[in-house]
Amino acid sequence: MAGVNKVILVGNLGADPEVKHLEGDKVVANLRLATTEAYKDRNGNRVENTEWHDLELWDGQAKIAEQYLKKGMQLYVEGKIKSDSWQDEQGNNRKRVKIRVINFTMLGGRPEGAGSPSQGTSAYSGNSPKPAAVPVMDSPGEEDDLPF
Amino acid sequence: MAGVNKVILVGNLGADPEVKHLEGDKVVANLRLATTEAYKDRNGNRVENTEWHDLELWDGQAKIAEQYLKKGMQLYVEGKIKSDSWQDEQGNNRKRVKIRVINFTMLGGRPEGAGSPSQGTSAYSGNSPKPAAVPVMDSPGEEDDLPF
Amino acid sequence: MAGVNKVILVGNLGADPEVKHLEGDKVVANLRLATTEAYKDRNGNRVENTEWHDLELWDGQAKIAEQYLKKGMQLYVEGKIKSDSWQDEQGNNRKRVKIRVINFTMLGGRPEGAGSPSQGTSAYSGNSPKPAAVPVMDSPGEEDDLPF
Amino acid sequence: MAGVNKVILVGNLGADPEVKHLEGDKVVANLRLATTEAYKDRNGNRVENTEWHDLELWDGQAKIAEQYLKKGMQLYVEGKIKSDSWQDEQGNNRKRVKIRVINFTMLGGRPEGAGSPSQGTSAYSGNSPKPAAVPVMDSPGEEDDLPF
DNA sequence: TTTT
DNA sequence: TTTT
Repeated sequence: MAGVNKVILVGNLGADPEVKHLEGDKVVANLRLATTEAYKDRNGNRVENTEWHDLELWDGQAKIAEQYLKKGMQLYVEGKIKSDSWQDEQGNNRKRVKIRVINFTMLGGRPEGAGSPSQGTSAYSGNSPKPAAVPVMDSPGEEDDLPF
Repeated sequence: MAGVNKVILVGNLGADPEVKHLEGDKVVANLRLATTEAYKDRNGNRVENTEWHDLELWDGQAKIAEQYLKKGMQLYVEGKIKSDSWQDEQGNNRKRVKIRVINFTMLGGRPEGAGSPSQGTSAYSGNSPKPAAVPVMDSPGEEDDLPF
Repeated sequence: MAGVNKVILVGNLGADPEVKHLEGDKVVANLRLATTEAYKDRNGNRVENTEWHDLELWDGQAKIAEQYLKKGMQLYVEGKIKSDSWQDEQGNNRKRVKIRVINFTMLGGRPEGAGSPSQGTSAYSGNSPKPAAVPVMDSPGEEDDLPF
Repeated sequence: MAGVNKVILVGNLGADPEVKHLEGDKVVANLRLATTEAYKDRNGNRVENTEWHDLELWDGQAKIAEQYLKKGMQLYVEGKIKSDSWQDEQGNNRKRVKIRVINFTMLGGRPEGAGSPSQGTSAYSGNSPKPAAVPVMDSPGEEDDLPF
């Protein structure tokens, strides 16, 4: 029976995208996204808890990621859980979980950028030219061309 | 900054819950949930793809799971991704991803059960007495008492 | 900046679909879906609260709705909020909110149907032949053909 | 049977919150949130479509809204659809749909604010002191105290 | 108007 | 009425 496997994340990129251009025009981008929750423990102390997610984007989305996404940016991500299973050298069953991104959008990104130089570093300064103009990318069909 | 880490699943249980009663009244239940997607590949053949999810429920929810959930049942689940990291005996970094359940509800479960015997097996026949009456369980606060 | 407008519902149909075949092969189906939440008030009394939603499906989804959906069935629905605004005869601004369905799947629907007669009524008995086999319908692109 | 009624929005506030302090310490805040989707029509022209949502927050969340939210800010919102029904003076059945907010978080909010003056206007400049530090507010239980 |  |  048809099921539902949906993930919704809002978090920040821990690094620039890692992009691989494969044969046959395929492109894959891998992202590390941190989602942080803050709460008070029973003693009233503020606790922060960060979860790191491995995201995988393909083709059109991967190209957008390569072009616009930078370490530190805040993203909204919708995707699904996908796991790879294999046996390691010791013969142990191994499993790795990734989020296959269905669509995403950049958040915040107040560009105004008066006087914001293009630093040598790739870290996101919130001042890149119009990153927020990248629309949500929906994966089925339309994902293969850049949306502008 | 506050983030969002949300998972929404609709799928079927691959087995009865595994429940552990810990010291100090803590209870934990582990579930295996299958979400299946069906689509047609480029040749028009129907393909089915099943993803297995490890769910973890605590305390009040774990008790409800223990009492009502059976292999085969269809569930709606809302939760968040949580990973455990450790080093294995070979010193490799290992990571395991689970879904910490925030709330869930049983789906379908047409009880009427005309002629449905209580089989010796624990597999869900769709005829158990009123499973669908279990409400969505929200985890914060109210999760520790059975909701009926 | 690209936004997110997402609705996720699990509920029951209050009536059979109302389907209109428009010129140019367009088809639209309107559904009424009830989502019920149950909770205990401060006196410990069980309270039920039902919200009725107006759903709108187009083309391929509308045809599937016409063919398979029946009053009483339980659905998972994903969509977005869409409002129509107009002026009524008195010149008042009026607004109506609908859920534009992006995809849906039938839930439960234990087909086995031992002894379930095909009643003259259209109300769902939970015994119709394999409704649960209808996959989630995604709207972009593939929505115009029946998925089997 | 327990249902699901969930709304997830990412959008911008069209105005400052409207807050009412009621008797008995109750507080309610009303927000107008715009979610915009952009797509290309069949002629390849970029089209923008904005949906306006009426949000309602209570008590602790309302106080946070009153204190921190400003016109123009970008929010992530989770809530549920709630409708009020009544008869107008002409005896017509009327219905109004609101989003009852369950939790929300402010997005973006590049605080650093080099050279950003505190303008007399209340419009969000993206430079207010650390708005992004406000965590997601969950409504059940903990909602009545400010979370810091 | 559904469902429990 | 927001945002780009």
